[in-house]
Amino acid sequence: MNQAQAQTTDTRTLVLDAALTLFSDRGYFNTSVHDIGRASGISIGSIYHHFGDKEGLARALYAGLTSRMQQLIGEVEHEATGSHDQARALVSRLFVLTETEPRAMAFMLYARHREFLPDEPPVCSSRPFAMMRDMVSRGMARGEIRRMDAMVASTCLFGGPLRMITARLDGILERPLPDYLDEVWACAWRSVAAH
Amino acid sequence: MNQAQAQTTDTRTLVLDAALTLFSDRGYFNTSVHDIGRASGISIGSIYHHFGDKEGLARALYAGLTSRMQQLIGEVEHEATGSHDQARALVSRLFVLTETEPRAMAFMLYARHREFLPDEPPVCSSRPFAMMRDMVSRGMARGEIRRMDAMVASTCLFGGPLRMITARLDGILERPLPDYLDEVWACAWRSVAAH
DNA sequence: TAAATTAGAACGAACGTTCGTTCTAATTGC
DNA sequence: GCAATTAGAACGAACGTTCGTTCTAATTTA
Repeated sequence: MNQAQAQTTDTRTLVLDAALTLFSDRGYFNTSVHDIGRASGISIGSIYHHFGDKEGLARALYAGLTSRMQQLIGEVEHEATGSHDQARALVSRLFVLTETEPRAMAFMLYARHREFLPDEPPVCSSRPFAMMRDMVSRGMARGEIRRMDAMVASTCLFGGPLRMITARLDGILERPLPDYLDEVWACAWRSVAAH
Repeated sequence: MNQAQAQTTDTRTLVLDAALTLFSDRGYFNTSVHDIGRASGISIGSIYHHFGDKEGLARALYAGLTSRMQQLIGEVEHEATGSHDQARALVSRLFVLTETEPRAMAFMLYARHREFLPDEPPVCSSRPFAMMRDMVSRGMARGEIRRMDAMVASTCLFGGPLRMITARLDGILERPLPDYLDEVWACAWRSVAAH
């Protein structure tokens, strides 16, 4: 990578970082492009050069985070075998991620993308969520998970954990999420386990 | 109620209805006060006379819906006895309400209030959610629900059903929610039931 | 190697538009 | 006739975006 490319990467990263912080702190509509410029130390012109428009910036952020999430699920699927272990590992990783990168998690799970990215499908339709549903379907085929509507099963299995995450992001949970993992997972698995 | 008061009520209702529709369709920030005036047939001046400012309008909407929700939970608590029956009745009512008044439900559960009502606590801290947690705590004291962190228990019990509601609002569920009630409730209760 | 040329990244003042809000006049109900 | 309500034109601040320019590094030419 030559110096120009490195600089481009730096600039984009600086802008995306600032945007993530501001978007998840105050929301997309309470953040102006000027705010992002100020916070990142990058000029307005440069931001528009790299991202086209404000929506393009949000799109880039969303795409980056979605692909990271996809990767995380992929890793979990390879590290563990069996739906129980895979799903538990996934919840564990998500809990840790919420503590280490709350802003990323907030933007992924919590932001109302439809309001500022009209062309994106809802988060629940995105690749990562589809992968979670597949994980559950395989568990059902294998007899680990009770036979039922696949959508219902994955909603019940991950619904509790995901709400714990949003509760934590809302600041109404005192202790870090991993402290609750065992208790939450026991409930979640019990709700769909075959035996 | 004299005619003036009746007219005031009408005006407020017209405005609140239009605001609810627009807010839940496009979001608070994609809706201008002029849009609300046009949609309701009420003038800008009148809207500002009744609600003070745009935020006051959102606050009135939020307060009205919160109190309706509170009332609904209160009714359920009186109609049924035992945490199991109460919680199941509540989920059932919420599923029906989502079908009959999706916009109200979307505004309550789905909107990011913090972004436009900076002084309101997060939804999860609101009265209705506190009542749901109390319902679970009583069930635990009574031995119906497994002993565990109260927050975890209520999140696990209602997490699945609430996510089903948001899935339905996102349009990724084909059939009406009540069709899924038995299956969803079985999972939810299993996750926290004592025996 | 030194100078000339090119590519594109960065800059920020300026623009047009939109939005929330205010203001004054008109209307209504008692 | 008086207070409350409605009306909608007008206002000003803030926003997303554009554009002419400068700067910097890479490439070509001699």
